[in-house]
Amino acid sequence: MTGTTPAGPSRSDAVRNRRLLLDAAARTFAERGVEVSIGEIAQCAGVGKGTVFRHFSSKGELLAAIMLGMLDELADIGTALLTADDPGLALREFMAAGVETFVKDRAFCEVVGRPSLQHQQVRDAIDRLCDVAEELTERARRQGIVRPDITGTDVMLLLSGIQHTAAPLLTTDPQAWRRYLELALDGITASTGRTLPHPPPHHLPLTPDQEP
Amino acid sequence: MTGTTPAGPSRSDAVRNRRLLLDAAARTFAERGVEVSIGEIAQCAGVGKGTVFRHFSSKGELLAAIMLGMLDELADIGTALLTADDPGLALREFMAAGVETFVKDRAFCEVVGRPSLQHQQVRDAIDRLCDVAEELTERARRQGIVRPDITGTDVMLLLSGIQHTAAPLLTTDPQAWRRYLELALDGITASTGRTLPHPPPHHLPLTPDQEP
Amino acid sequence: MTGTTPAGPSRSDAVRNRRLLLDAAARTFAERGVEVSIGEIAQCAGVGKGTVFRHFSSKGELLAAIMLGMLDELADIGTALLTADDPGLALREFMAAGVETFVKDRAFCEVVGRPSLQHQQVRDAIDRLCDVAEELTERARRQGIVRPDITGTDVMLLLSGIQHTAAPLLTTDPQAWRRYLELALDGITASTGRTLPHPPPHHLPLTPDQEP
Amino acid sequence: MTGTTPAGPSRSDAVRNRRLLLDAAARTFAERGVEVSIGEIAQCAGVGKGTVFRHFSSKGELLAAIMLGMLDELADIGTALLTADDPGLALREFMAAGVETFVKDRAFCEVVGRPSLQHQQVRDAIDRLCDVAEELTERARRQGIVRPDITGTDVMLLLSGIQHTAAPLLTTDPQAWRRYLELALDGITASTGRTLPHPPPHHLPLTPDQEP
DNA sequence: TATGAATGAGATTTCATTCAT
DNA sequence: AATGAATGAAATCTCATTCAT
Repeated sequence: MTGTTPAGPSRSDAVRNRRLLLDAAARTFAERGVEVSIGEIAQCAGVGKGTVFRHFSSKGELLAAIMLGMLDELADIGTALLTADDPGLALREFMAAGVETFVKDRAFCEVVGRPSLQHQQVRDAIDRLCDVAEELTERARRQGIVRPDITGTDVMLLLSGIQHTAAPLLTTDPQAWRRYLELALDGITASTGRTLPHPPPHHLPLTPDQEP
Repeated sequence: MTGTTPAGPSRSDAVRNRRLLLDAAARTFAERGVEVSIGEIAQCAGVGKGTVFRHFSSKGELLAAIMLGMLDELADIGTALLTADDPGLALREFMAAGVETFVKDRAFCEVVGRPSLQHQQVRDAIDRLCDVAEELTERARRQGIVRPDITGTDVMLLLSGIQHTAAPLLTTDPQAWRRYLELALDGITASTGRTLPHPPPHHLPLTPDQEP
Repeated sequence: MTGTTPAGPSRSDAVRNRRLLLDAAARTFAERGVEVSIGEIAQCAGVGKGTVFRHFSSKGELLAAIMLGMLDELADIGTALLTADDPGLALREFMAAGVETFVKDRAFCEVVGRPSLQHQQVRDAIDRLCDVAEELTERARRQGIVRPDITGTDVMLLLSGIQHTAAPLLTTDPQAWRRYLELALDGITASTGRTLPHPPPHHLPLTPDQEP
Repeated sequence: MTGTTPAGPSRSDAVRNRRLLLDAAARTFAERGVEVSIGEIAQCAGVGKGTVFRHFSSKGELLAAIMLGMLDELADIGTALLTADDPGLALREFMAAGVETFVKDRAFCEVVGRPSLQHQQVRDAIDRLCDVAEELTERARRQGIVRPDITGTDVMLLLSGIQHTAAPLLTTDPQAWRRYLELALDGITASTGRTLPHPPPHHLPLTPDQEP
């Protein structure tokens, strides 16, 4: 378990509504991105607008709660793969899980792909995820399965890149991302003797949002 | 010249204003994405808001005009490269130009990366660009420089993917996309005997926007 | 005892909650005025919001209950002073107590200073208080300590006026009202031969609130 | 002329609307205080809500504009009275004008009576007004017309205090404030040999609003 | 033709009050 | 009887678009 799960409400109707709300918000954010209005999420959950704000003090908090859940889930998958036998396969599976997370969620793309993020908690969760990616990459690198100059940050960045490569095909070919994941894996594999022309990144620069 | 130039206004001050407007909009959309307000673009162009709507019937039309220009410019670059001696180098140069177009323009990423596009003209321009990409890829494929199952559509999709891979690094390392372009080129190169696990796309499915 | 004490609840925990609630509301209204939310008062009392509405049918009723208590307390002080030896000192002490009540309670200022008041009970309590003020003033007047044309209503009005005079100094000089009380006492004293240019008020015109 | 008049719009319809808006806002704020909604002001002016925000970037700016106008008007009156022959009469007239300003405007009472104020411009205008009050008081003091320990700040504070004294009589006796102004003038007059029991204030402590 | 003023739908958020548990 | 979850009206503010000047 990587993240922390806040307590949440205890009364049964509140628990049920919170669940409905999170589900509705997750679904709506996933399909239409961060721009969906709170009103729509409320309607989709079958509750009043006020109920959303009872459970989450602002739209940003609701969004952050959902993003946190997804980031921690992914970090947990990566952590589990750290003990897999085949580091190459582990990295592939981690990346597959990561790309799929992006592919299935527009809001995730919009929030996580952005270098400036309001929420410290979300930045922290991304950092945790980056650490896991770094470890998985390190193990694959040591076995010569990926080029020596590929970093965990490269891997993290590629998740988003692969999703965006396949994005226009999403409705006609929802699995197309697998093709570009494979292409990327070929790309980071050590087979060619050439070195990459640009130095590798060593961390994701995550800074608080500036007010525009 | 690949695209068509619509008639436009004839009075000289109108011509000048249209030019000012397109420049200002291009600059503003590039820096801040499609979210910039018409008011800001007008101010940036030094004209009134009404003038924007005299030249372009809606914000979407203005945006489309800018996108059309960029798409055609890129298609022209690709067309010129069709007569280059080295097909591999030509493809690389086309991709570099393409990724750079994305990297330098937030609105371009937001509009062109979408699978559903309102404007027939923009869809047509993308189709033309895809044709050019297809020819460039075909030439490289025939020389064995890229895998046999890589299509021009793959190449087009990768442009956006590479930009998005590097996007979070943009402010700290504006040239990082070159690294991921190289990685992608390695990926589409025929060096490994393996075949990709998912069939190649043969066109971009561009459909009109649904009302959200 | 001047006012009437409504029956209230009989179960012991309900009695205790009513007490907690009145205390918390008194404290909170005093510090922050009538704008404080019911939620905050409930939290401050350590009870649920529903409990507030079980004891008081609306926010206005709760507020009125508190105001009633304070008005009656002040009337009791005045009544006690009716039997004091020195009518001038008695009046001064009554006014000091009155101004201090205003000074220490933002909600009291906001409610009692209004010419239009929703609650008949509050209007009645103000009337009772005015009667006491009238008697105290009458005694002082008879002794020549205050001008002949100063009425109890004048005295009542001055309480609020003195508090408001000192209000902007409250945080930097919490006792400043004593200065302006003294000034007012000098003003209502008979020393100058001049008569006031405007006829004295003989009652406070308290009318029910209009719907805004 | 004490304050500065910002340029404002030049087109005739905009000028007219701005005038309508300022008038409507002044009237509405005066009658019902700062709580009136922008929607109501807009309706009262016969314009759309958006028009309010075109002219004033926020509700606070609109309010400030009106307050500034009133404060400067009052300061101008005071400045003119500095050259009057009779310092005592000048002070009386200044105070009468000041109290009347308060009496006629609920918002003015709510804004100016508060020690913490958001707008630097409004604080500055109050400071300017205090300076004028100080000079007028100084002149009266030198002639022995007011007690030696009465300051301009006292005078400023009394304006609000006198208004609040008369406030409950406003509907039944709109001129009642004149009675309490006279009482206050008697109070600050040097006739009694006694000194006030609390030191005089030497400035109004105006601090920026804290977020509550 | 150019301008920028006016519009009003829609977004987020607060809070008194009602009601299921 | 007590709780606090749910509600929805209302407030401020933004912005694409229309229209008077």
